[in-house]
This record gives sequence, C-alpha cells and structure tokens, in this order.
Amino acid sequence: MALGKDYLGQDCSLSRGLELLGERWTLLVVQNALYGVRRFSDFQVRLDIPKAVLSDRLTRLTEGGVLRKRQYQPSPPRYEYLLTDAGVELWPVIYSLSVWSHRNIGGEPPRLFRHAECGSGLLPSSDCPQCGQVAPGEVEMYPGPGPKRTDPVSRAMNRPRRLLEPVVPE
Amino acid sequence: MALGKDYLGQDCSLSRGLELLGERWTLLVVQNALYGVRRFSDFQVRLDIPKAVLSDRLTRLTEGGVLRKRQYQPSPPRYEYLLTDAGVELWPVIYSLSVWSHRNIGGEPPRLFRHAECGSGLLPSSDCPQCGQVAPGEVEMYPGPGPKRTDPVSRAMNRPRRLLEPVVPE
DNA sequence: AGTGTTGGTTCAATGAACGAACCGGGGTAG
DNA sequence: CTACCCCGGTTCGTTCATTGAACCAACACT
Repeated sequence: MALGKDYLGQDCSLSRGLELLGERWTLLVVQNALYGVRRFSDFQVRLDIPKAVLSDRLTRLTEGGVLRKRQYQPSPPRYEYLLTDAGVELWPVIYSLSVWSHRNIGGEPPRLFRHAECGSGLLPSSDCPQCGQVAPGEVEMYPGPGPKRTDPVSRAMNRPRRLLEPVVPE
Repeated sequence: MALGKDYLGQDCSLSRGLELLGERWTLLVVQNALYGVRRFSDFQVRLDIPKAVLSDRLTRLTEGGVLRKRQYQPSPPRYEYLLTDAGVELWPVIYSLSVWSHRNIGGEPPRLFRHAECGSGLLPSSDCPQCGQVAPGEVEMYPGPGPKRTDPVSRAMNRPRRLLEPVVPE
C-alpha cells in the first residue's frame, strides 16, 4: 500500500484503518497474536508467509501502535511482538469477521470460543449471551471440528487455552 | 489474490473471509453499498478507483454472494449492485472496524450513526445501548464533523438518511 | 571448528493495481 | 440523419507489491 498509492482522498475512518490493517496477511498476523503467537519464527511457521512480508507487516503494525516489540532476553538477543491495548481491541472485529465467514462461506472452524467464567459460546459481537461484554482474557479457545495444521506452533495452539496466553511450542 | 496465491494452507474461517473481502478496495465497496451506493459509475466517482479494479471487485463480490446484480431498466440497459442478506450482515464488521480506526488512528468522522427509533448513538458492536440489537435499516446516518468529499454522490450521501437507502445524486 | 537457531535482508521473477485510451448500445439535440 | 453524451464496462503498457530462494550476523552448543 505504501506511500502515494494509498486510500487518500477517502474521507472515512475505515479507509485509514485499512491503510494499516488492510494489506495481505496483516489481519492474520493480528489474529495469531491474539491466539498467543509472539515470536517472528512462530508467526512464520504458523502462517507460511514470506519472511520479507512478515518483517514488513510486524514493522508496520508496530509503527501503527497495534504491536509492541520487546526484547525478552539479552543474550542471544531475542524479541517478541506483543499486542498493545489498541491491538487487543481488534478482537471483536476479527471474531465477528470469522463468524461471518463461517456462516456465509462455510468450512468447519478448527477452534471454538467460549466465555471462560460461564462456559457460554460467544455471540458474533464477541459478547457473552449470559454476562454481556467479555474481555479477551476471559475468552477460552478450544479445538473445534475443522481441520488443523500440524506444525508445532499450531499443535501448541490446539490445547484449550485463553486468548493472549503465550504459545509455547515444543 | 486470485488462484494459486491465496491463503490456502490456513485453517481458519478468517482466511476464507479475507480471500473474498481482504483485497484492496473490497471492504470500501461494501461500505458504500451499505451507504446506499448501487451503480457502477457512482462507486467509481465516490471511491476514485480504477474501473478495471472496480469491475473485478463487483464481480467477485457478486460471485461470493455479497452483492447481487440487477438490471433496473430495460432500455438503455442499466444495472445496479444490491447487497444480499449476507452482505448486509457485514455492517457490524465494517462499523466496528471504523470505530476502532477512529479511536486508534484518529481523524474526524464525516458521518455519524444513531438508532433511528430512539436517537441513541451506537456502541462499537453496532448495537444500541438502549434497545440492544439494531437492524441496519434502523440505523440513521447524518453528517459528522470530519471532512467530506464534494463529488455529487458524496454530497447526496451527506444528507441524513437510513443505511441501505439508495443514493440519488443530482 | 563446525552446526544450529533466531531474526532478519537482498534479489530476481511473478502477479496485481493503476490510469489512460478505447468501445458499444442506446439516448438526445440540432 | 448526424453528432455528441452517458453508462458500464474492456484493453493495455507501466508501476508497485508479493513471492520464494539465497544469504547473513549474532550467539549457543558440541
């Protein structure tokens, strides 16, 4: 999307959002960050994405305030990408688009979501039918009927767990 | 996105949704359809989009069940693109992403939305704080503080009106 | 000294987007 | 009847983005 060839001339907030989030792979990166993926190589394994593109997307999301890059050990220097508060707020957007896609395009979901406190499935808005609004940290993901990837990161992700809980592949 | 170079290998609903909706311009086309734009030339004027790209997006959205092409007069033959039920169901996704963008990126919105029945502003989920869920046809849009485009289609859209109400430029 | 892991960058080839030109069916004004 | 305009596109050469393979540097392990 880059400079010059952007959605400028558009007057709406949506176009500014898509400027940051609308490029290929970007929303899938955010989705995986919500699922607990934090490290460059884990994103790469899960997504099968060219490294150059992943590098670009992580940089742009960091500059855009969706992710935050943190060095989590000094030697050897290793980094992780964490969602900011703004990034976590994308959960309802991503969840509602997933639900729409499942309903209107089809396919079986590999993962399901429920409110950890009460066990209810979530509404398309990501709210709980019993309890109302649900913080992403209160959402539990667990395996659904759909096909699953078999790489180590995906396998670690298929154990029941909370959103945002870091993925530890092994 | 096309054939071969898609998100295949991804296991989630989101990737299938982005296959259809994730290309450049696509969500802006849907947004404008929700705002009442129906005709090829009106999309083109509002969006400043190359005709070839617009043609491709309208075709793909039609094939994907988001839009429906209808001839609305026999002579000269003229066509319009209407949202299907599935297309209308994208309203919460588009609205919540717009709200996120406004909150986290900034800029003044050119249009605001309220529940026509009770006058309340909408929650980010597109629900009404008073009445709960709101059908898109019950949403009224009206001019906000932000900048507005001056083309005839945008000017017609800046009058207060319901979502989905056809735009008639003049 | 050699091998492996992490987190990248570089580069040539391919594919998508852009914008200008063109086109055809059907008005409509002179 | 001729000329011109509108709508809804298609075609095409140029520019831009994505891809996948190769390379690289820092450090750890054996």
